[in-house]
Formats: sequence, structure tokens, C-alpha cells
Amino acid sequence: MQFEPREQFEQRQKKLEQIEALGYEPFPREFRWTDTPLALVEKYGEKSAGELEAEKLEVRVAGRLVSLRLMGKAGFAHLQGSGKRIQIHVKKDVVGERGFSLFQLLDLGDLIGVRGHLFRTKTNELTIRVDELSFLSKSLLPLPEKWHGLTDVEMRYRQRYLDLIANDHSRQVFVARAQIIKELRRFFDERGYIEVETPMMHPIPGGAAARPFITHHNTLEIDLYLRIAPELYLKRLTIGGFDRVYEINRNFRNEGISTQHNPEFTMLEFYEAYSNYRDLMELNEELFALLAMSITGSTLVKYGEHELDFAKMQRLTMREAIVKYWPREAGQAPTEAELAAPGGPRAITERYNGWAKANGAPYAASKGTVKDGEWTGLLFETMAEDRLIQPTILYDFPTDISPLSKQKPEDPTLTERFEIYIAGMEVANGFSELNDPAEQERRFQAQIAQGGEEVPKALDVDYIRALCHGMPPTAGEGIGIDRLTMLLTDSQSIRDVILFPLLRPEARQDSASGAGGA
RNA sequence: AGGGGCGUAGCUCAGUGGUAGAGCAGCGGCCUUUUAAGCCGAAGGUCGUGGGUUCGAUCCCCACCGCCCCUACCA
Repeated sequence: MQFEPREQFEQRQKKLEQIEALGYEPFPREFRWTDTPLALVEKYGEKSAGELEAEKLEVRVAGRLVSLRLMGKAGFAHLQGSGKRIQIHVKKDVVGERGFSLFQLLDLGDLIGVRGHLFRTKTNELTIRVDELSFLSKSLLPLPEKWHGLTDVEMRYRQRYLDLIANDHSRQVFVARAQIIKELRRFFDERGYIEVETPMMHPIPGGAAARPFITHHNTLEIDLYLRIAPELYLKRLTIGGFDRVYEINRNFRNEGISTQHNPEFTMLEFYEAYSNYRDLMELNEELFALLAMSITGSTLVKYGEHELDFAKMQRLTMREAIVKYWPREAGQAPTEAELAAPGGPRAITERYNGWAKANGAPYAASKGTVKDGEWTGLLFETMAEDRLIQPTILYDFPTDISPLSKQKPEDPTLTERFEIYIAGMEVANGFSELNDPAEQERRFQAQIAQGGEEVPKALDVDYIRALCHGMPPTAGEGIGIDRLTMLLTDSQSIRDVILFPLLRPEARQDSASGAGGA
């Protein structure tokens, strides 16, 4: 076991031995505390020096040493815990010879506990006069620099614990993430939903279009796929009588990595029997406003250069969005009727691409797609998606790109499906669930016939059989928790809201590989 | 995968074709109300890795590794 900086590592190990020689346990088992640093600041932050003197309250607090100013026979330091710091004052004539020897052997980063009482210094800072010092754990490696903190992005991701110690903002983001998930649970629990867990390893990966990760089960001697969506299992549960279910957990998609994509990401999926997609739209408006309010304190949320208004959501059909965001420079915008006509979307895409390619604008890459609905989806993505900054419900998706959604009764080329776009990101996807087993089988077969890496290779016969047992009319939706967290914490990269985002494993260059005995 | 940028002390960063500096942290010394503590002293680097050009490379060129951004794939 040997890590850089070697010299400091060895010095600190020696200090640990000296601490042990003083009679302190090097790795004690517990510390009984009365308050966290945060609790002290909250409880006594307003009390005057006189009030504190009169009460002479004894407190016991544990934390990490994050600043240290030693002056001969006394010293000040800050203990960090619960995201806050509290100053301590250690005097030799109070803690005694042994206690002060310990204090002198401490390094920034060490974990200690103190017993003492509160007072205010000359500069009026709330401080603990330490009567007794407890050694709790040694930091053998130095903390990042105290003033600039840790800014190296790579180290912030790889060694997130350092980021969390050094950067309070980072800690706040993950606290907010936890609150978001808690609020989501509360929201759905209150509405009679039951939380479930469905398999992460699927024999047939379904419920979305994505390339899966492959793994293997030894005893069964079968390949399994890390799930790309829980959808098909959750719908089996609505068949089983769980009329309102949700699951919050990871999905895995073997795709690229970007500021908006991590190979494993967290989704909330929920299903509500006897409702349709319009009901979900209303539920979403309520949910997003409530979340914004409870996490940020307002329905107006700063995100980068934008101020997002979660109090209202614009609603647009996909065709309306194409008409609305059609670039003026590309000539006359198509009409919705043209987009609805057979062959229309393809002709319109070709017209648009002609202009886009001549003018260096993004164009709709066809990659072998042929159906009208696919052209429509491409057109939307090309010209409208990243312009949907304010929360927008985009609805009425083409059937061609919505294999699990129920068709609109008046227009079978469209489905009762919507997605929510905020800051140009897709954050939710919901629809009236297709529960006609024959139609579902047709759509699956069509997918398989079309082929492609993102499409299941085999028909999920059990799912079709489940539908044959009768699924109630149901509306279901998935919400991307990582992206939602980005929006509510003003984070520009998904890696800033995932504690340990996937990075390429670092090549071991130092001797740390010899740490096998740890 | 393609394009652009970055990689110098443990951390945050300067810098130059003649083998490197600052602040903080660390080490030694002084200091019992300091707070980015101060003062004095000493130490710390195969300048991401490997080639090449050159009398000489941390700097110029090439390749590789890692990270970031954009594009592509995708939610």
C-alpha cells in the first residue's frame, strides 16, 4: 500500500503510530455525539456570546478537520460534518499534555470528535472550547487545496469523495437529487401507487429501442441482457392487478457518452390503469411544478442562461412543432395536412434537406428509414427538439416510431404518446399503453422484420401471452431522473448529477496495484 | 467514431529551444482568541507516455494514453 504523495503518506503513517503511542486507539469504533456541525449552526447561530456563556452548553461533535491554525500552546481548527463547519479552540491548559500532543499530531483531513462548550471568539465566530479531544480516524493522504478546492474535473468524477469534501456545491447537488427521489416517491405513494422492483437482467431486452449490454448466467448457461427499460414487466403487473405501480431504478443502454447520456441512468417509470395519456399530461404539470417548488423554492428555475417556468407547460403536437420551428430561410413551412399526407413527410424532409445541405444546417439523416412516421420524427429532432427550452409537452407521435403506444381512434397513423422537453432535453416519455395483443404482436413482428441493432431479435411471447389475459386501459410514463436533476440543480452535464459516472478505467502507473492486502 | 482543447510539485496555476517557478498543503523553528493566520528556514518535479528533429526538448514534430467540449448514436 503506497500512494502519492509518498512522503506525506509516510509522515502521516508515522504520526498515526505516535498517536497510538500516546494511548489513543488508531481506529476507534464509535463516537457518541450530541450534535452535528449543521445542528449547532442552526441551533446556536443566533445566540449571543453572553447567552452562550450563561448556558455553558456541553456538546459532543464529530467531523473532518478542514482547517488548522496552531499557535504554540493553543490552536484553532474547523471541523466539517453534515455539510457544515464549526470552529474549535484547543488550549493546552484545558485539554492537558496528552490531549495537546494529539492535537499537534493531527493533519488536515483527520477525523476527530470533540467534547466542549460553545462560546464566541473576538470576531464573534461560534466556536467550541474543547475540553476533550477524541481521535477517530487518520487521513493518510492530503486533502485538495483549501482555497481553490478541487477543480480538476476528472478527479472530481473519479474520486468523488474528494469532490464531496472539497466542494459544497457538489454535495448540495446530490442532496437535491435525494430530495427529488424522495418527493417523487411521496407524490406517487400519496396517489395509491405501489413501488416495485422488476428484473434488471432480461432474456429479451424490450420496452425501448436501444443496444443492450450482454451478460451471462453460468448455471443456466444463457446470455442475459441488462435491461434497457422496465416497461414490459411493469405492464405485466398492471395485468396482475397492480393498477398503479412505479419503479425507480437503473436502465442500461450500450450507447455513447455525452453531457446528456450515461450508459447507466435512472428512470422513474409508472403505470396507471384506467387512465389515458391526457390524464398523464395533467399529472405531469402538477408534478413538475411541485418538484420545482420543493427543490428550488420556486417554479421559476434558473438553468444556464435560461429561466425555466415549471408552472405551465406548452403543448404542441409533433406536427405543430415542425410547422412552428421550420426555419423561415428554408422556404415555406409545410402544413399539418402535408405532414399527414401519405409520402408527405418524406417529400418535406427532402425539401428541407436540400436547403439544409446547401446552407450547412443540420439535416435529417435517413439511415435507411423509409416510413412516413420515421421521417416525421427525424424532422422534429432536426429542427425543433433543441429549441424546446421552456417545459413543453410534445404529443401525438407517429405510430411508426411508437411500437408500444395505442393509436388515436381518429387517426391510426398517430399514437396517444407524448414526451416532455425541457432545455432541449427529452426528460419524459408517456403514452396510452397498447393493450391489444394482436396489434402488439404485429408491431413487434414488424420491428423484428425491419431488424437493426436496437431492436429485439426475438418476439417476447410471454408479454403477448400476458396481454392476452387482459390489460386494463393504462397510461404509462418514464421520467429521466438524471436529467430532471440536472434541470433542478442547474447542472450542465449528466456527470455532475451521477456520483460515479462511467469513465474509462485509469491505467495504474503508481505502485498502488500492490495494495492487494488492504 | 470524426473535429477542437487540455495534461508542469499532493492541490490551484505561472513559464521558457539551454533539463523549471509561485501560492496553498507538507517538514523544522517562534507564537494561548486565530480565521485564505503570520514570520524565519529547509525540502519537494523522469514538465502524461513513447519516439523524432536538434549540439541540446518541458517547449517544435509524430504516435499513444487520459479528461473536457462539439458532432454522430441515444433518453
